[in-house]
Amino acid sequence: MKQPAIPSKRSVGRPRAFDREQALGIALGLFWRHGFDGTSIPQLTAAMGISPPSLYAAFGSKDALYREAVKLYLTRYSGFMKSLFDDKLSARDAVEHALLAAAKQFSEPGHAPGCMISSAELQTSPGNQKLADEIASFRLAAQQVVYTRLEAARNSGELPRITDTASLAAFYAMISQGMSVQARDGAKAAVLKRLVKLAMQAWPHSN
Amino acid sequence: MKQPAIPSKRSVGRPRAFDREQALGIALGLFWRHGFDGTSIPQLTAAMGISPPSLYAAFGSKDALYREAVKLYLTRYSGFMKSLFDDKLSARDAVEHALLAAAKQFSEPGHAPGCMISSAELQTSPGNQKLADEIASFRLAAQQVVYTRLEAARNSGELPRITDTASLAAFYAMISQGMSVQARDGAKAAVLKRLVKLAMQAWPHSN
DNA sequence: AGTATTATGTAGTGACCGTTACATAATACA
DNA sequence: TGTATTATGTAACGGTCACTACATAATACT
Repeated sequence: MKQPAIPSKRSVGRPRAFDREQALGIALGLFWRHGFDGTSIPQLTAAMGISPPSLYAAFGSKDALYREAVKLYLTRYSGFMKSLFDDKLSARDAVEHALLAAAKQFSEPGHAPGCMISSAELQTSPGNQKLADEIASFRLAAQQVVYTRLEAARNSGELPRITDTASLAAFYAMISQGMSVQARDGAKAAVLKRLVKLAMQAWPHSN
Repeated sequence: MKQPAIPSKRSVGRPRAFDREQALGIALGLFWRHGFDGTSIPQLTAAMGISPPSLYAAFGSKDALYREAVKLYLTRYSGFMKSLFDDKLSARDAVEHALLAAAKQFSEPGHAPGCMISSAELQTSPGNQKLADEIASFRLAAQQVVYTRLEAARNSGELPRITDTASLAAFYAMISQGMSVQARDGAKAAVLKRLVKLAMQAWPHSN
């Protein structure tokens, strides 16, 4: 039998025969591409190389596994937003860098195209409404990050006092969401970056 | 028993006891909100007030019903793009009017928020890949309509010769797709219209 | 060695899915 | 009135879903 690649903290009992983190990464890949409803337990167990009881022992339920996958997505793949927290950049550069990083990542090979959060649960069965609302709250949280940065820029005089920062934050959130659809439909990084350049023309003029 | 509201062309056999067009409208509403996978036959038959055999006799299969619903969506709800074919408008006004009309319609009460096509099949099970590709082709077709209008404007001198019309068309298609996500997350018409105003700042300068 | 604890493999569970068989009802036409 | 044709209602079909009961295997601790 295989040895556990990562020893569990709990030393009692038979050790897990697969790498939990790696299995979660596989689940992330499937959920990203096919969504919650579009990914079945047999698909997941086959891709992970484990049996259903092992999956349930490790993750609890399909819902819980999906939520963990989303969490992993946010830690692994939301780095394109990090420039928004960089105070050495102007607000404009921070937003532009974030969008350019998104353009690159949404079209990267090796994983599903687009943003997992932007594409998820836009249409869903009534039974998944709660999950859909949770995903929507992540989208709103990202928009809130932009808003906070813009509002700071407005208060520091970097943006005109009259700037409608809420609308501007919604605008750049919308750009990211739209880029995600374009990526899903095959747009490459170079194309997406041109879209970002166009979007930056909406930035308020200094005068 | 009820009389058929719309007499069928075929006069032979027992007449249909429900209004086929109305039932299709109900299916459209459900598919728009819940997507293909998220809408079940029992849901459909319950909302239509008919039994499964009646649905299958009238529409053939769930796939065929969905395709008919998409077709009905395009005839009923794609009117927001009609200004793109209006030669009395400048290209810029045509695009702006189309986006403002989209802003209004995506947030209209009485149906699901957003654009049915932009939200559909972004993540889907492997078995629905063909359907997902068909929906994607509708998105690309809409973008092509914008491109054609922009290219005509470039040839007529309304847009600078050096204008990257392909990127500009992708940009405004992306705006519509992003607005659809914003609408799904609760953005009202007034908010979406402000996003359109910002998006129009990407329009090429005359000089 | 014996016990407690946790994971695995086999083989299923009940529920729901899309779809249909079958008998019957309602119409047009001869 | 009889026949052909199409729709309806009842009741299911096989398949897949998320999930699990159960026996067994592998570890730590005493």
